[in-house]
Amino acid sequence: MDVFLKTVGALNDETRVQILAFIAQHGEVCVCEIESAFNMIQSRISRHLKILKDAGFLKVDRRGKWAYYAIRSPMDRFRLACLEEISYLELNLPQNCPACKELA
Amino acid sequence: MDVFLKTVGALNDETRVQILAFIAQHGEVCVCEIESAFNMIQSRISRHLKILKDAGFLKVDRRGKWAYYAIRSPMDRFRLACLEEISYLELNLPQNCPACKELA
DNA sequence: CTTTTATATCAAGATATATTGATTTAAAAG
DNA sequence: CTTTTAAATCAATATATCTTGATATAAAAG
Repeated sequence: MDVFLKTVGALNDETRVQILAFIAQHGEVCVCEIESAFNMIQSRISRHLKILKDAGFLKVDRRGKWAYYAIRSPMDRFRLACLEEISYLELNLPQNCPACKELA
Repeated sequence: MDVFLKTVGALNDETRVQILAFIAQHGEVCVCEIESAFNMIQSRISRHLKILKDAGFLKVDRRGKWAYYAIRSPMDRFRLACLEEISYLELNLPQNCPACKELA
């Protein structure tokens, strides 16, 4: 039950659903890219990424100063079904910031 | 997005997951059955049933004084996947109260 | 018509979660 | 070694959700 609640709880927030969709669309992204694309302060993004990671949706790879987040793989059936459902949502996702992308 | 958040939000509560599993197991049940099986006060059960119904998981059929809740059918792919995932959880569901069942 | 019963709704307090700004950590640059 | 930068964590406040007890509604029984 705890794992299930943590999984659905992670999806029960508009910002996190958008972040998840953004990462699913862009592949591996660093925290600063999400921060600038969503125009949200760093601690807020960081917290949401941690929740998504702890819920089994994301993996993180730290290289140098940067932390790169990506969709975790392999993923179980239920979480995949959640991601698929999110992919059907018509979200107005922000564009990835090219300047930041080059820096990374 | 709103519909998605309402759907996962409805699942983001241990009591509601248990009620949903209970109804999936027993078929059509009335509020008083859930109330006595879970030993929770009526307003609490009623509120959770409303949330599950509004999220598209349950339907209600009022006959006389009673309100009978059951899994909604047909159900879309994502909600079915959620119900399936819940069916895999090892929950200690309460037994249906036979006395109350006869009354109904 | 009045009382009882099943259910829904409301108001208040308790609990959980989200946001912000400040601080901490650790790697890279100067 | 000191400063800068990316990211994580913490503390305080704001917001949302849950629980309870009281009240409202509506059908059935007396």
